[in-house]
Amino acid sequence: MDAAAIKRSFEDSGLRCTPQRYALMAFLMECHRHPTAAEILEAVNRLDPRSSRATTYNNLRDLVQAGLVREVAVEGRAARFDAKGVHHHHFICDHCGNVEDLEWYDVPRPRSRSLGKRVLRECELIFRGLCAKCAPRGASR
Amino acid sequence: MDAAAIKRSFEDSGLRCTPQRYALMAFLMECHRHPTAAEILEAVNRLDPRSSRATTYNNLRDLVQAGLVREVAVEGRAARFDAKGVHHHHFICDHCGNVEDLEWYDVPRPRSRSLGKRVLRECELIFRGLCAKCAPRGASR
DNA sequence: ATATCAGATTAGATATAGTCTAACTACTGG
DNA sequence: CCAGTAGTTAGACTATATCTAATCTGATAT
Repeated sequence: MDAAAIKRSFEDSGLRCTPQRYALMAFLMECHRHPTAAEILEAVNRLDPRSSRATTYNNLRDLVQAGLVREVAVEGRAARFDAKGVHHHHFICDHCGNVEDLEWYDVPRPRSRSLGKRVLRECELIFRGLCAKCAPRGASR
Repeated sequence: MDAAAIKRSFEDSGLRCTPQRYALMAFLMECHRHPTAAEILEAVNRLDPRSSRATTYNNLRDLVQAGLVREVAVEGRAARFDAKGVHHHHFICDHCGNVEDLEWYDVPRPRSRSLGKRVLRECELIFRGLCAKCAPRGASR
């Protein structure tokens, strides 16, 4: 489908379009969960050619730096990744740690006075609670 | 100062006020940075009595569960902690990973339709960019 | 087409962050 | 004073991520 788009976005960032990197990006774009690095590695390795752990982490780092992928740190768990396609907020489940997308809406920025000399790059909203799967069970707590 | 307040808040949560736990909380309350677990351990161990790594992590976990301390996960770095005093947002520096407080203001909640069956507990805003110390250097990038 | 070489990949070693275990200690209520 | 519960501890262990050094690849110029 948009293989060409992926290739172009790599080149725009000065990154070669290697099979491993392409497979990683294609997986992230079609994947509607927010996989961990380990899950990404496993998924890519079901295809051909395979990729190593180091390469997966290298590529994730490069793609995050290029602004093509977003990394979401989760307390006490492995980081999650997603392709920065449509703008969205994140919901993190207290119980299972899963990260889910929530419809985007604009967020008011802080007053520039309170920012001081800081340089603001982005601004994200994180919701916490119980996901649809964990809510019934967790209700007892 | 508010030693009694700390003691009371522990008891309200069903936690004993032990010297190690008290020292941890007192340090977090007077500390205006957002220290990592390792920094907290080191600070507490400059006093008497000392605390161990396991105890520090145990106490941090208990205090987070009790809602007295907040944990902030940072991509690729150790988690940061702060005493949940005044409500505030967080600014995370892309370059040095430091977490800083930003004046609190209300954030619009998502429409309940998009939440579905999820149970919302809290909602925090995370700003990213370069802190005042890193901004000048990072400006070149 | 082919040579070139910066950029990419790899396995495995290493580092870092956090958790677990099992023995021990210290409060608390009776 | 005793029993029971909660807390502490050192050190082993696990999980996550990074580094190293050797090797390979693919875009570019020839």
